[in-house]
Amino acid sequence: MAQAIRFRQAPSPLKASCQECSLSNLCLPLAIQDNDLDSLEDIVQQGRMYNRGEHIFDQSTPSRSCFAVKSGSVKTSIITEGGEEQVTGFFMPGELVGLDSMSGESYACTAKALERTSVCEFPIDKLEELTGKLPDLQHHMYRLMSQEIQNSHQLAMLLSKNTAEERIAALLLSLSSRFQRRRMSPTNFSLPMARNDIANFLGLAVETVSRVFTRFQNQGIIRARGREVELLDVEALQLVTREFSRQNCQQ
Amino acid sequence: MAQAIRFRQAPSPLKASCQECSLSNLCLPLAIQDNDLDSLEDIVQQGRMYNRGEHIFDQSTPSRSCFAVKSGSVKTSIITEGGEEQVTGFFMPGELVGLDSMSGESYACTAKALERTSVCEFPIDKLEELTGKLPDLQHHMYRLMSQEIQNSHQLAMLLSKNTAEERIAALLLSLSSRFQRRRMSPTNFSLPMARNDIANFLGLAVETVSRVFTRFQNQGIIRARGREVELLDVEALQLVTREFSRQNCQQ
DNA sequence: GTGAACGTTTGACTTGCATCAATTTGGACG
DNA sequence: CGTCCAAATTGATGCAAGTCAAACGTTCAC
Repeated sequence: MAQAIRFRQAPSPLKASCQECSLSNLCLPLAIQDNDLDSLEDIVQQGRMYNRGEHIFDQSTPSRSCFAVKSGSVKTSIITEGGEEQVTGFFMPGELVGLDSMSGESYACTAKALERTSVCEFPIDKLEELTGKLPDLQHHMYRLMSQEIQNSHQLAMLLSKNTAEERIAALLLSLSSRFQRRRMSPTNFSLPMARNDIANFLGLAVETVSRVFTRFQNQGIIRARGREVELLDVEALQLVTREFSRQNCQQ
Repeated sequence: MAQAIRFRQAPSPLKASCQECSLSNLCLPLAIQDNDLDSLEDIVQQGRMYNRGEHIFDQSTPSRSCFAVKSGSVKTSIITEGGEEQVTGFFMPGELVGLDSMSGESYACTAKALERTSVCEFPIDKLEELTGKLPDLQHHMYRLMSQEIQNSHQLAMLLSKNTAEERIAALLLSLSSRFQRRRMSPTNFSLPMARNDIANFLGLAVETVSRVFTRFQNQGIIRARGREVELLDVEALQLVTREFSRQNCQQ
């Protein structure tokens, strides 16, 4: 299907076709008028495919681009001097990776493909130049970065105030709504990341993640077999994430 | 001193003079050419003074501006549905508050003056318009927002991986370097925030914060009397923050 | 197919920090 | 100057989640 389109349009291999992309309503094109799409297509580069585990960019190397996930999924993480890893985010198709590295010098994190993944690449300097000309695009960039800050604050909140169960419920619900945005099942999906990554992201031990999954399963809230997950009772999950906010409401 | 300048220049009361501001090398003006300073001054409004505890803006109200701290200090926090508060940041003179609310709709957090505080106000729509015209300013905005994301990731990291001592040492060092940037003593300053705010920010109980302060004091690393703090052994503090990254280095 | 390497799960034990409770300090104000 | 209330400290106790250890599943190379 994607191939059929490629043959019909026959674009240069390095140039992406935002017009034809099924993610255009989630990605940068959503911000701009159809007749400005050309200028976005002028700067975007069709990135290559990455296999599971391959790095898209590395922390501390010169930052040149940010990336939109086209298919597959990506995790970002920062590494401390001591070699500790902290997962800072998971990115799914339509989402933009590398907004924390727009300061121009070097990448603030490492981005790694969690599965076979393709991306579109936006060179930062050209993107900046273009946003100077297209106010709507600029507005959208501010919006995305703003949102990234908010997400990160939410994460900080989750990490500092919530129990293991609350954190995991929140992650499952976040993934669910992101699958839904892409018109996929919000209750039946396969986790792109390993338990280890979940644990790291949520500031937990792997063992704890595993235990919570089985606890949820025993309560009939989810069904999990490896990375395949089914949310059986979304309301119960939502209840878990909010529970902590009420004062000691027993039972 | 500030008054003398105000009388000499006699600007309109609502217009700030970035030219004369002692923070211009920390704040937005640092990004732009002298001859473009006028256009920045055209949009900036001299905000009023806020007393301790006053709100500069409130979460969920329509967001119109972001603010540069001129004097005093500000804390930002988000409130959950359940009424829980999570402190998301502390802002000192020269720093920009509200970058997480550039999405345009409404403020993502509440900003509160920690002491008697004055700010400069930048209306978001005018700022966006201006950044479209001044590439250097736009670049700087991206840079600031990018950095805000990085800070927030660092915080998440601190919250998920570090002990109480490590978190507090990191905060003290962060404050120290921010005082130094303003050419104030990096070892002898007074905390703008209460223990409670520190605890909330770092995801700890107040009691734990208090205990760590006394422990540090007994070890001769700091001297603290109320909000007055003296860092007696900066290297020891740096050691504390890094300690966790080495594998079980006993002692 | 077989083994090696890795990811996941489960159990037993330990611990850092929260929680509860009580006291002390300090600032605001009549 | 004493009163009042909020902030800070200190001590005693309990628990959620980390750590250690071992078994089990899955993937992949050869």
